[in-house]
Amino acid sequence: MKKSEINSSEIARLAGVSRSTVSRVINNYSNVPAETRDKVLKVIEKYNYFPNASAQVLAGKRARTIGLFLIDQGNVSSDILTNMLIVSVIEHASVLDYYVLTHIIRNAKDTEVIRNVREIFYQRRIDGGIFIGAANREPFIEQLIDEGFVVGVVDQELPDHPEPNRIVSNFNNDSGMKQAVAYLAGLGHSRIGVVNGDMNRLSGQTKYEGFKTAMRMCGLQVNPKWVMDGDFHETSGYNAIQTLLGIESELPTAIVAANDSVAFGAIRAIKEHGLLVPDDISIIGFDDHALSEKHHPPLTTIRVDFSAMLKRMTTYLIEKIEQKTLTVKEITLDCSLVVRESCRRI
Amino acid sequence: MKKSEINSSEIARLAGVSRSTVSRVINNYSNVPAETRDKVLKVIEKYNYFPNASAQVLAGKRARTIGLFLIDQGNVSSDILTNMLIVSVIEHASVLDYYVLTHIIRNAKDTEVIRNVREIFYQRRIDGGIFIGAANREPFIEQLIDEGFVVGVVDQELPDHPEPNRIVSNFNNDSGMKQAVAYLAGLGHSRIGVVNGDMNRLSGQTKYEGFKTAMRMCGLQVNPKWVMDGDFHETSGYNAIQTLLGIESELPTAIVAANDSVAFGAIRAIKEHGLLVPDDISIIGFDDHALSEKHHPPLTTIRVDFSAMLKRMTTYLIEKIEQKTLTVKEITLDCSLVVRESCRRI
DNA sequence: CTGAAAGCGCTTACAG
DNA sequence: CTGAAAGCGCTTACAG
Repeated sequence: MKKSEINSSEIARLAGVSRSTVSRVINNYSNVPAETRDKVLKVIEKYNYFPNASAQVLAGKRARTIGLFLIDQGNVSSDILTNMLIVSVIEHASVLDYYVLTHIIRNAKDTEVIRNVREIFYQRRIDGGIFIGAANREPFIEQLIDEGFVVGVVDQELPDHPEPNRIVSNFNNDSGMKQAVAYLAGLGHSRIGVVNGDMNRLSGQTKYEGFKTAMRMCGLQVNPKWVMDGDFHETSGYNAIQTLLGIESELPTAIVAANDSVAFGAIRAIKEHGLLVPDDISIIGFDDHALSEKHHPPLTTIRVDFSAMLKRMTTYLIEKIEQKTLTVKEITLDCSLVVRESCRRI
Repeated sequence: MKKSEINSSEIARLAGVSRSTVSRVINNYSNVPAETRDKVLKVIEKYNYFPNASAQVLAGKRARTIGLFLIDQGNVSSDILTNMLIVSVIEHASVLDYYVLTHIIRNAKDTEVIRNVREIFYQRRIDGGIFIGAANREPFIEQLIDEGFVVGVVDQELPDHPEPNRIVSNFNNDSGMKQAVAYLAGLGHSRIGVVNGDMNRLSGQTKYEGFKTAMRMCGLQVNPKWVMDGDFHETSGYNAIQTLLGIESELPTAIVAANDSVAFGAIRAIKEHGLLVPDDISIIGFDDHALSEKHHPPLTTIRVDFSAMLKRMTTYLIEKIEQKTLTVKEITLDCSLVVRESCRRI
């Protein structure tokens, strides 16, 4: 019933050695004879002793904890992707014997919120942190990096002279967009629109840039009326298409969505207008969201492996914390077209 | 570029007071004159000082961190419900200024895994923990409670003489099952089957018990051939119905599924056999999963508010940690029928 | 190979 | 109202 209050002195006493030796055993020092070692381990085992983490950290060891910061004003909780991200980080950190402290940032512009995030680093609760969903070059993250904390940022630009404590990871959005446009062009589309993502995010920018480049390379014109704003959320796709269908008489035959959520929203709006996908308008997404395959119609999209990305990010971040891989600065993962049923030949 | 290394001595020196006073200011002691307080706060603010968390904990303060333990052998990552649970806990802990250390337990029977979980408590990384997905009376959790740690367990029986450091939360599964059966009976069904959940879990047991009681109260017979095993996962629903449709010539007109995932699997199997829901067989689920509304057909189910449950669990757990609500032992939430299109009148 | 001792950065009785 | 000092439970040079 009583909480264990045994400490290293007690273990030392019971094993007939000094606390120094107990510590050496726990930390696997090589200069402890097997016999002493076994004797101590036996006592540790018997009394269910685990060293107090705070004392260890205070004495100079790492917290063996990383922070996972999810920036999303919306409904993080209902997004199946978010879940995969969280679980990927936790599981891969766990393999390296690290813990994950997850924090949700609803408003990255609120100074009180920023203060809380900074506090977690300054309090030394974590050895480093991963940020997901941040604006490109988000100032408070730049500051943390500047202050020397080990930080990994997903979907972020690498500066010209990157600090050794910064890691950045991205998908090859340019390639993805080129594949999307090439596929549509191959199906005979030339009237292609786009619903953009959040342009404060690097991926929002690179996807749109990729789209424009791809259109040019396919010899196609970008019609400004078919370039629509969005923010990576379902609703923005819905709203964009609502507006388009409400105003424009000239419609595109295909639309590239900044991600699958946006594509879902777009399709919903199209259906509400009594039109069909892909019969009236073809839609291609980006991400290959867990629901895309089961969507009606099954969504043609650009597949991206978030789980692999977060695994690598987590691994490299921890290696950086432990001063191993000093050279890794950037992680880039490819993406590839998955053909389903939301685009048709015309 | 350099990591902040300022500490309370430094702040004390800069403010012209002692470390004791700095500590008193930080901890909001009442016996510090406003003037001194302001002077110290100014320096703290200026130098961006945050007390080292490990030192605070070692000196006797709480870690202000709770553990969230998710037990799931399967694909935690693809379950949208899990995400909501994690986010609910994190956000409500955050309101109370607590952090959440999330841990995934793939195999609650593996001694090494159990050791890791126990370690987190013994290391004093957390002040308490919440377990989700555990078997009823899972021994290692019982042990932690026995050892005096503050623990909340979702979907768990309350023992006869509950310890003050235990909280348990459940949905009123009995009521839910009665509503489900009553609804089906009202639609004219008398041939009602059930796909059970994991019978090691309390909810697996209570749902089945509720089902049997409800059938009796409606004057209906439980046909043992229509009582199928499951484990709360989609696949088990699929397998159960595959077997049923493969073997039995006499079929039920309606099936109650232990949860919505099981219902999805059941419907998938029914469709594969060329039958229709609800035309050939009616299906009712349990949970009101985020996808149930969008399912084809939209799933009739028993709605349950996981987010509210986890919010209350988190709040009470932290209050227990802080020795406030000493009386709360059990949280029970009601559930209610949501009629959609997966059940028909016969 | 091993112990005594200093030190990590706090908090909190204690004394004044 | 405030400071000096002890103590939290570890780790790690240092000396032997």
